[in-house]
Amino acid sequence: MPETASPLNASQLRAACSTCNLRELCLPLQLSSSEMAAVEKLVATRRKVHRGEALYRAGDDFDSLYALRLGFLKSTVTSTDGREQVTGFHMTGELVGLDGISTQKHHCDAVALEDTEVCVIPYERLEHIASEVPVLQTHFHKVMSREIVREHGVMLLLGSMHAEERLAAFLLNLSQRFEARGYSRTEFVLRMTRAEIGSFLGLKLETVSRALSRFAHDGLIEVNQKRLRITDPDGLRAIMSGQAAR
Amino acid sequence: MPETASPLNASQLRAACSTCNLRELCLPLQLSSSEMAAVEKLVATRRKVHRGEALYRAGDDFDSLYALRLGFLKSTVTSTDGREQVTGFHMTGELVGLDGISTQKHHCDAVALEDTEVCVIPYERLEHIASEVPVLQTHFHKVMSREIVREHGVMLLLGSMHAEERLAAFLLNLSQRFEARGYSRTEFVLRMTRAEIGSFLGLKLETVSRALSRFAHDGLIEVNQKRLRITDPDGLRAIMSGQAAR
DNA sequence: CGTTTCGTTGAAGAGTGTCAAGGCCAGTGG
DNA sequence: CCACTGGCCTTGACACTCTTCAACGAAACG
Repeated sequence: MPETASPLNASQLRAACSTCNLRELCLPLQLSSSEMAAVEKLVATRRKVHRGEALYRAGDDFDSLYALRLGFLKSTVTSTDGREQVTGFHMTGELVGLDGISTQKHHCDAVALEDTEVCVIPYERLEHIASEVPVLQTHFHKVMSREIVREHGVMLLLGSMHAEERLAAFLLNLSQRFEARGYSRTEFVLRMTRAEIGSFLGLKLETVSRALSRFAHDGLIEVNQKRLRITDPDGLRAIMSGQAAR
Repeated sequence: MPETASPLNASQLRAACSTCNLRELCLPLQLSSSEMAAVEKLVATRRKVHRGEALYRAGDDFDSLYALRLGFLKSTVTSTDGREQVTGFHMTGELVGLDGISTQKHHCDAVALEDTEVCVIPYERLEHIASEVPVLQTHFHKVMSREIVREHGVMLLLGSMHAEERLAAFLLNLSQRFEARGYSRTEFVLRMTRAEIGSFLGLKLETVSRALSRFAHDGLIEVNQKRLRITDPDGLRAIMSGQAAR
């Protein structure tokens, strides 16, 4: 079992938000230089998390949020009787750890699916600075709200869509997020296993595998292990909307 | 189709948080009198929503949050192809509308399941006062985070539990929330239809009905239409955890 | 009191899960 | 460099849960 990465890491650096090319994703777009100076005080350090290690685990004390600089994470919750559910996959520029604010303890695990680097944002400092920089406060609230909206979408998916519809929606969502980060929207590498996709989508890994095979057979995608290419996005969209010829 | 309740309502009153007996649920517990005075400025008015009417609908402009004073609401999201999913049921003391912050538009419908009264909290005012009253800001962030955690729980339920496990978890959750509000934890009225329960749990109404009948047959509950009594909460807990004798 | 909405139950069928076997691939150690 | 290993993925056959369709009964509403 991978352990939580050590909190004191040789690779801790002073961060520099003003020069970070992710700030459009992770921070307000328009900041005056004095506001930016305040925001720079936010990020204490960076931290590296190796593939398979946890950024934090359920039950850990919460004291920081993390802005994903590089890499790929999954979040999982585990029920008292041991069921595990992937609640999300996180890409560059996204903020993780929001679940910890409510009780000062993390409620889920965040595990790196590839070597990952995050900016550590001490939460008390964020609250303090947010109360002085309104645009930051507003942005932070929007980030939390967006997470709530995202989860509504997942509930819709889990509650009312069939296996192939879920998978199509998932692939299109990944595609769109890769595109927003400047990568190809048609060709990318799945960082997660079939089992992890299945857990996220409320399906078994065999069902995921079969659905991928069927999409490939129908000419919607090409898939080779983790390598994926979307050849017919409109076809996927049709499937997602339940308009599929079956 | 029920329409959005008119924004200008005869029953709008000046609110008074300091004397509201819900403030332990909806607002920070410990406020100095000057802080309380600031918070009182938060709530502009109250608003009544009749059974079947909407407090807001997806696409409506967002400008306020709502603290539920009295009544019962459901939130629903609808996909582009018309699928509807209940994302939550809201009881007295809970805050709704958080989904609207992200884009200044509501992303879901909030519909009253019984005659309901809410305190209207203009969001700009909340942001302003929160930046001056740290305990309020902290509390607000916790409320949003708690919503995220709650949704993780729903994802776990939808993604990895069977029909009867879902329903048992749902009944126990309701029970606990009624108890927290001073009502009986063993006997209560379901404000929603079987179809709405089913939508929330990712099941068809017939499945909900059958599961309820089976629980009743097995002596876990007594059920008469919307009236429900939990006679064996431990039995329900066992079912929820998948330890059910089948 | 009629009409409509809501709830219950049965039978049949579809969609996923379960179980099992085998293939592919990357990493490891001889 | 190659064989070995273990993790990951694919595919088939079968079982089972849940949905679908349908009919009926009960409660709520005007």
